[in-house]
Amino acid sequence: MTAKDRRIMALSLALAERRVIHLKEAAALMLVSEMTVRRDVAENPDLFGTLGAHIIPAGRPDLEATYAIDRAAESHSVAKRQASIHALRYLQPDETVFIDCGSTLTHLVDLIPADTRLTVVCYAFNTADRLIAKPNITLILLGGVYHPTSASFAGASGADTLNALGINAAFLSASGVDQQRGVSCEQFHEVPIKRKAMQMAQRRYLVCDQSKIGRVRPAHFADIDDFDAIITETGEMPLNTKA
Amino acid sequence: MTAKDRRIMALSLALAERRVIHLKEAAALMLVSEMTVRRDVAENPDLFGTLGAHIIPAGRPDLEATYAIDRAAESHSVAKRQASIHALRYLQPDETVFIDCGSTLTHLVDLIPADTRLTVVCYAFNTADRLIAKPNITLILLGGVYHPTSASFAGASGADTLNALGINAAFLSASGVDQQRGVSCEQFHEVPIKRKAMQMAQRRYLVCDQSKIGRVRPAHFADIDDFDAIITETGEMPLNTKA
DNA sequence: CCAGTAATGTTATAAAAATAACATGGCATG
DNA sequence: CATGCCATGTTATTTTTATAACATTACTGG
Repeated sequence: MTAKDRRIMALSLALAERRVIHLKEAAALMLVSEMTVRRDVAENPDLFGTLGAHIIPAGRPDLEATYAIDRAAESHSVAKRQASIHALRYLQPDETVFIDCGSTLTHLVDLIPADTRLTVVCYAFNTADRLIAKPNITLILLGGVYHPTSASFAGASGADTLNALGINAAFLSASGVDQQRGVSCEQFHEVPIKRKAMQMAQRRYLVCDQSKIGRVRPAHFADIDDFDAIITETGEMPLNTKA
Repeated sequence: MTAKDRRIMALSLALAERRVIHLKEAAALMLVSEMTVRRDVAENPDLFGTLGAHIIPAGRPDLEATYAIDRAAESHSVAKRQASIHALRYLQPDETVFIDCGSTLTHLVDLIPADTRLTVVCYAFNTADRLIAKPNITLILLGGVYHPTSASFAGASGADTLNALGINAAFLSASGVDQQRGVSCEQFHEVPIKRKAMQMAQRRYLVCDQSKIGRVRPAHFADIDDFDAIITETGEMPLNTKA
């Protein structure tokens, strides 16, 4: 193994520990010039990326890929966040809540204040990721096979786990909400979990932006009046005509 | 809401979509000067962090906290990685493997080539995190309650899920390996999963650095000769005297 | 052991980013 | 409707970072 290989090795090792390392620091650490580290990094784009003079591990598409800048507008993210702000009112401290997958509810998670104590049940990776960062949250993740399309896990054991939980409120997402044809999403594997979560919860809230209203998507999972309220960017519409 | 609040909002929103945004880009996006964005960011350290001129979301301690630089040495990470390099030989493409929690095996995951097709069963968050980034991996995560100390999930359903899986090889970690007193770890909640995984697997490998040899930790989960091999930084020692 | 090449370092220069100081302009309040 | 503060912008200056060109050293194969 050449000195260079050893260096590359050491750098990716250091990067596995910390997640960023400054060029200057790396150079000092390896006892070589900054220029050498620059070259090492440039020669191994599959291993390293940079953000200015900071070296980061590669394979973090999130930190590299330059998304179209107005994807935000297309994806209604302002509406989604606004809806989540309204939904936040229904999130009581010290309760146990279910949070569905989907980008709308990641906003809700972001909005949970750092000092709120809560037990959260979820089955989406990105949701879990954000919750782990919050110190006062007890997290229960429903496992299973990972589905990249919705960044969520699905499997029989998920619904089983739900059976053993007492859930105060369930926050559901949907990509289609139609008066006649009910509430639907894209992925069939989400359906059993959504259903079970709704069944177990004392209160059920549907959180989505208005663009979903009137749409019908392939996987039906509930009727409109199964929910206590539908929460969108314009506020909440109480329902629960059944109960 | 003042214009400033709206800006802060928009920025954190943009940051929720992408995970980095360049100062200059942010300024252009909000139609204000770079200086204003700088000030916005500086005034909200709970919301934003920076890496050079790149704005990143706060609450990513990994990207901010400056660890003691030689924690790497203390934690034997060179030895761990070396052990993982040896362990990699036992990882056959297209198999289903179980990967235990712990920092040793995160190295193993990092070392899996991008083109290797594999089904991986795990129950640690950091392991799952790395696996999700790899396109050719089918990931099965065992869910349950999250335990921050080991970044892993534990619960009855985890062991249940394992029952339904055919596992070719199990890669286990340990923090204590003693000839008489067997193999042990720190956390009791890991024990049922480790045991079940070993039981289900065709082949069992213990991967750890030599500093663990001779140590005994609180939670016993196996005997030495339950393993087909113990793999450390110096290579593998075949065992399986039982079978 | 020598040529030739790869690896590394050095320096110079250009570009980008960070900081500080000051200027402007709005807008809330008495 | 003036006063003063807050938010923002502008400019100048320093520091960092990036790039390129060239110098040196180390290593390899004959």
